[in-house]
Amino acid sequence: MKRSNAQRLRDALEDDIINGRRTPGERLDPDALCQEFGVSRTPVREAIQQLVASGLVTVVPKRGTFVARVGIDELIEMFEVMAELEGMCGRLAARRITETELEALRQAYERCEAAAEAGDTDDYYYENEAFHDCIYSASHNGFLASEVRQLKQRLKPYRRLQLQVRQRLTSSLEEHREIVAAIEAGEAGNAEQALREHVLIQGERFSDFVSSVRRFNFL
Amino acid sequence: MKRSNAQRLRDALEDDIINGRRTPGERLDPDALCQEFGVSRTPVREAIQQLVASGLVTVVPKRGTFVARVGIDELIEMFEVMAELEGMCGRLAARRITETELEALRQAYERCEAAAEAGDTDDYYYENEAFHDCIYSASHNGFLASEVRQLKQRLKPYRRLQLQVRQRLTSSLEEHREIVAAIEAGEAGNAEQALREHVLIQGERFSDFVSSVRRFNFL
DNA sequence: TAACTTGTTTTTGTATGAAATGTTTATCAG
DNA sequence: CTGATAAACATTTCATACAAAAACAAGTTA
Repeated sequence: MKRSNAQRLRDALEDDIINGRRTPGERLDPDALCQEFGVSRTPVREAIQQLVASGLVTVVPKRGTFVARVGIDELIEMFEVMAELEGMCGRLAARRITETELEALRQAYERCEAAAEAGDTDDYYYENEAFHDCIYSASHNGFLASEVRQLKQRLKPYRRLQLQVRQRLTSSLEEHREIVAAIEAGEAGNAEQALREHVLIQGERFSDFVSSVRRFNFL
Repeated sequence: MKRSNAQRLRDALEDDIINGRRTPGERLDPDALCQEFGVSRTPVREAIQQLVASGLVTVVPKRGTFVARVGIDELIEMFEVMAELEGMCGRLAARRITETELEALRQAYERCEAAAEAGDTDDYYYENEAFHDCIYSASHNGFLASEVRQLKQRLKPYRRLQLQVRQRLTSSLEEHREIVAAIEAGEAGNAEQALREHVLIQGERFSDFVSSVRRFNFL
């Protein structure tokens, strides 16, 4: 299937934003994008509208369009919701996970372990993502899973600043272990709580971090 | 502030869909909309895209665009998430509500009561909405509040079929009473549970209802 | 200096035609 | 009647042109 220009543009911009090649607050000049991608204003407009809908971009009327800059308080609010939804995924997964899904989860955990032992934070970031994704799927609530993924997407531009906190990596892995144990045992309440705290801690560490170093121009 | 044609169109369509003037599965013909609103294809396209983003409309490529028809299983999934989020609002509200907000909540409850005594289901529907909205605001998590509102919006086309269940109205009111009591007392856990169940019951009643009368062409 | 005016530039919203792409329908051979 | 093929049709996507609204800049006046 062939993707339209607008789609490709949307994906490219999304990728740029998520991976920090375009930082929050940065201006997106429509005309520049037209030239850059060799298309007319229509598809650019469309792509931008989609990004606005997903919360990654904001347009200030008659001033211009910018990569969304999420304030620290809203960021905390978002983490609060993220924690709740992840916790819910854990609770449901503990009840509903299948044997094959459980096996996949164990393997994802082991890959996290390997990355942690190797001290490869980039790889850990990636495997961590896969680990959580296993849990989303195992919740057997597709709507929930897609909402969580979208919210995670929206938080990603700010995630680069995480996990760099000292010792966070090993304790994160330990939390993963507990989460797997709770889900394996079918302990819904424990799984929910473990996951919720796992995310909340990230949020807290995160806000500690950013409030200590506010020199980043985009916060 | 002056709203654009696309905006007005979007609002009009949204209103039509939410209030059942356009039922799920119904076709939306772009050309017809152009004529109906006396505008060109561009703003129509834009409005439709926004509605797609909010989940109220789906476009099947090269087949046409339709009012979103949410399957019964996805509907249940959405209720599951709705219950969780409302519960979360209740939990936070129990901790964070201010005195004036609490007063507003009590008054909202009383208006529900009045509508219930009068047996006016339309009015109850409206006041019920206001009641829940008080709780969203009182959670003091603006992001959470807006997400819940959006999800509720998305469920609205199917809500017409609710609360018509016998006796649901009085038990709903009783549940409201418990919710207010828990929030007043600052009992976060109780508020969360009461609200979650309040919503889940709606969901269950709802799915009971629709699975008994599947003659509705849009389910 | 501050406010006001005016002219210019940007941004936004809209219309419209044309090309690309996929779907449906009609036709016809087997 | 069945299935393939082609013609007709619908839709989606895109480019381009134009108009209106707001921001901006500069010069003017009080």
